Amino acid sequence: MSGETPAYHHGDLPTALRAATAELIAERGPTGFSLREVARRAGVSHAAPAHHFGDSRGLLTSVATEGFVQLNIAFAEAVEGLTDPVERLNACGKAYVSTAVNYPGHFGVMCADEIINNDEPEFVEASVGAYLHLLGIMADIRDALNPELDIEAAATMTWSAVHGLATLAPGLDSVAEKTDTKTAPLHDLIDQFTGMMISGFAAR
Amino acid sequence: MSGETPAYHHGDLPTALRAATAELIAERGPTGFSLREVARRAGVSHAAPAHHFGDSRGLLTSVATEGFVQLNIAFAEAVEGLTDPVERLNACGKAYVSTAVNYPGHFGVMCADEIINNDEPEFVEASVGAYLHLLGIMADIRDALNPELDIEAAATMTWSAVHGLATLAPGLDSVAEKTDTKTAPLHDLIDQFTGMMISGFAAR
DNA sequence: GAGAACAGGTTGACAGTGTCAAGATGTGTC
DNA sequence: GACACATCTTGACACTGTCAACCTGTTCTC
Repeated sequence: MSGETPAYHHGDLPTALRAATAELIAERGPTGFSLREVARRAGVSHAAPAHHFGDSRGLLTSVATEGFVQLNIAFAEAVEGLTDPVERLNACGKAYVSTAVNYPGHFGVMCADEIINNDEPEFVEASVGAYLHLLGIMADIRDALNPELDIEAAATMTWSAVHGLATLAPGLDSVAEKTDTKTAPLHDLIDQFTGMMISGFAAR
Repeated sequence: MSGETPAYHHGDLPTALRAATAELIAERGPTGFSLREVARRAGVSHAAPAHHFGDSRGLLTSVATEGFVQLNIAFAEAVEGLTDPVERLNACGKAYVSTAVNYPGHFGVMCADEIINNDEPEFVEASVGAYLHLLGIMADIRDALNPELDIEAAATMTWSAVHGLATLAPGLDSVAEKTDTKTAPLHDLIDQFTGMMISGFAAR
């Protein structure tokens, strides 16, 4: 009555399972994921998840999709009110890394093609949507700064840069400790990063 | 007599196990790794690996270490005969991505902190060595182009950029297909990438 | 050279895992 | 009230990592 879903025995088991999965992966990484442990944390039997997601790949795919949906929301919020494409690119770069850091469990499976069904329609829609958002910004940058810009190459490089940063971010402090060096704040790195990318895209 | 190792029952089981592990991870990703499957491929019983590596983390750590050793070799070969630090950075960027693409099994565990013992001395030596190599090039770039360059931030960004590219490289074609776009050759992307980074590092 | 010490590898057991089939229980419909 | 169905449980199976015990060949010592 109150919600959209009929609220059967559990209430909203799919959501609870996704949350437990993200929590578990955030703790132990994708290899530490266990379907039975997730079921345990959600308070149901070990075979319950299968009725909603088929197998473990289905559940992980659902979590990855949720992550991309969240990324799209973060992108939309980040560019709100910004008209300058350069500012929008910078804002999206920060939104990407922020999402990765704030949702480590989701981020851990979003680009893990070996363990998810990356041809599932909902996943394709969400992930392609995020890429197209970036591509759109690149097109605006091309129109504003450099008509000869290869926007697809530029988008790939930008995605790689922020993705690499988001991936290595958790281990940066550890490296700094071992090499007796220091790490710049993540926020500053992204500013420098996007600044350099923009200069590179503009000057051609 | 002939080799360094005495060549017991198997010959050189540790090497065979590392090779089988890299092969398996290249096929199925880190989550598809199985100690028993590795033992099977090496033609030994399921408990044999434990005598050389303790547990599965030990074996994976050994593979990751081997990957960083290989990366250091690739770095050394890449910069051979090059005096210009800018050329050396470009060469190392290509060497990094080439190593990742040519040794996907190793690359899959090199930065997977959750499944390896990243404080094991041999691993630390090999991984820190690679980072210090990059840091050394950055110091040369600073001396040659821009005395105010923050070489640690620059090294972190460069590593992130090529790491992101290496990570996403296998999936780029898939994305291009879904979005009906095209992908530039990996080699060209690295050239553009390092070119932009250098411009950014120099102009400040 | 005989026997001890030991590295290298096997076998068997245990708890934990993913998945499947079957059954139980609640929910809605006619 | 009876049927259909979605939701979840129970039990089973083969597989996994790890541990202890055992076997076998090599090397060292006296």
